Amino acid sequence: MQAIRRPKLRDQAAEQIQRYIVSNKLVPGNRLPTETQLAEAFGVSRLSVREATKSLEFLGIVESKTGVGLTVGRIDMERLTEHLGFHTGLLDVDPEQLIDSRVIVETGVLVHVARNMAKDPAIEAELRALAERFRAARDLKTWIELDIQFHRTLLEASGLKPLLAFSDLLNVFFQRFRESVKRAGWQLGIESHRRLVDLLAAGQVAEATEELRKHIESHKERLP
Amino acid sequence: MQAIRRPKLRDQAAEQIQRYIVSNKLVPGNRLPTETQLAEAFGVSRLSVREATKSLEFLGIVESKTGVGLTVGRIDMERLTEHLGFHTGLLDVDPEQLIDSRVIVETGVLVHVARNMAKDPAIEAELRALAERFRAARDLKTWIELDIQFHRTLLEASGLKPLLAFSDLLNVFFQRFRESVKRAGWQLGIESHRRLVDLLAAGQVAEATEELRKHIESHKERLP
DNA sequence: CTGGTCCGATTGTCTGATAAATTAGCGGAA
DNA sequence: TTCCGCTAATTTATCAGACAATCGGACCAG
Repeated sequence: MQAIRRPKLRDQAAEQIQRYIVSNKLVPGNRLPTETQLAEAFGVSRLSVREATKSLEFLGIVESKTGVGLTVGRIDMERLTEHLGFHTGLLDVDPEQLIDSRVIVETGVLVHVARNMAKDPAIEAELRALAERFRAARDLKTWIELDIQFHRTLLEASGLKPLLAFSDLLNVFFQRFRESVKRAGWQLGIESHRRLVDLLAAGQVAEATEELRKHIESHKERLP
Repeated sequence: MQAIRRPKLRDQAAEQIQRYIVSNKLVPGNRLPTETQLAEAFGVSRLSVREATKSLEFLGIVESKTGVGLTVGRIDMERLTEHLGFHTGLLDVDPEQLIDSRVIVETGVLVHVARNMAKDPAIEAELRALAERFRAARDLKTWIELDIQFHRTLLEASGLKPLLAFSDLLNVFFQRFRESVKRAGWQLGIESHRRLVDLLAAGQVAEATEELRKHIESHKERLP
């Protein structure tokens, strides 16, 4: 058996546009015909073409600028994570799972960070500067901002963009944990960040991993 | 300097719809307001709402049926792969970063998998059954399907939903690597999967980690 | 209870028009 | 000449209104 269904015009249009890109071997940045031209070529109204291009644009396959026209776009993962992340079950997830996920991602990149650190002194300098700024933090808000920035820099230093994007996403949901950090927690955090940089600079990845794991898992203590 | 630009109505509409889904805790299958209602609520024309919903529909975030209405959708990876993988040049992810990211995520969950495995025998059984089915794989397509399923089951067994979602996303971009696996690679893969299950069942997480790392990193050999 | 028919709701598509943004070209001033 | 600002043309962005296609359920006849 085969389900019978009327193919929707905009889907056909979207398909044709993709085919057009492929068959003309277009690369990101190249121009596409105008909406009106596409509509005439496909034999549909401009509206249908428009819905097609808007869909493709949402994915990043094409880009459109007012007064310019359509161009072939470049797909990046951050965009996808942004739209898909909230949907795939991240929202109502167990806080403990969030913490465990963060541990895995952040400790996992440490070996990459240590390697890059050995090659580029600027990385150590940046992390160390951040760790120092924690001392000056007077209120929770500042402390949280620094904490986020520190961990983000860590991910960035690994050079693994996919994980950085994912980590950014995790942070959105992690926010509420950070806000419940008590003052006593700060002090520990300050020391912990500094020790982490020291260990990484010394190439002691295993010890650094353990340090970071404890640091992140400390959030579990505040779970109900 | 800050670039000023007028946010497009349809983008705002798309954002609002997503926010609506989240704040009302809607799950796949739930009804959304009609296009007209959304248009009135957002204070824009039905067309703008439409372009937003069509974009979201393209990603699978919502579904629309003629005569029925809008419902929250269920994202399937096939659809994404179909649209994203149609032209390699459009994907802007460094293959090596992709592989490294996968290594981190998959090896990271192993300790969780081993722990759950000790508590629930069904997990080992499922993984072992999958590993066995590899032997019967006669063509690349089947092999790839099994490989995806095996690794997904692994992630699932960890119980960490955020990482599972992220892994699904990684797989979209990973598709093209798998397709270039040579027959010789299969054989190694079959053995590797079986060994992995053995090691996990024995609680030898460190050894399992090493096994899995090699397995995934073997893809690097085929990079240009 | 069964089957068919009709009606209302909702999305799908079209037409035509106007607003907003960008680019290219022209003309004038230094 | 060179540079600046203005205008016009091009293209997307958004709107309004209309009609067709499709689906679900109510209703009715047997």
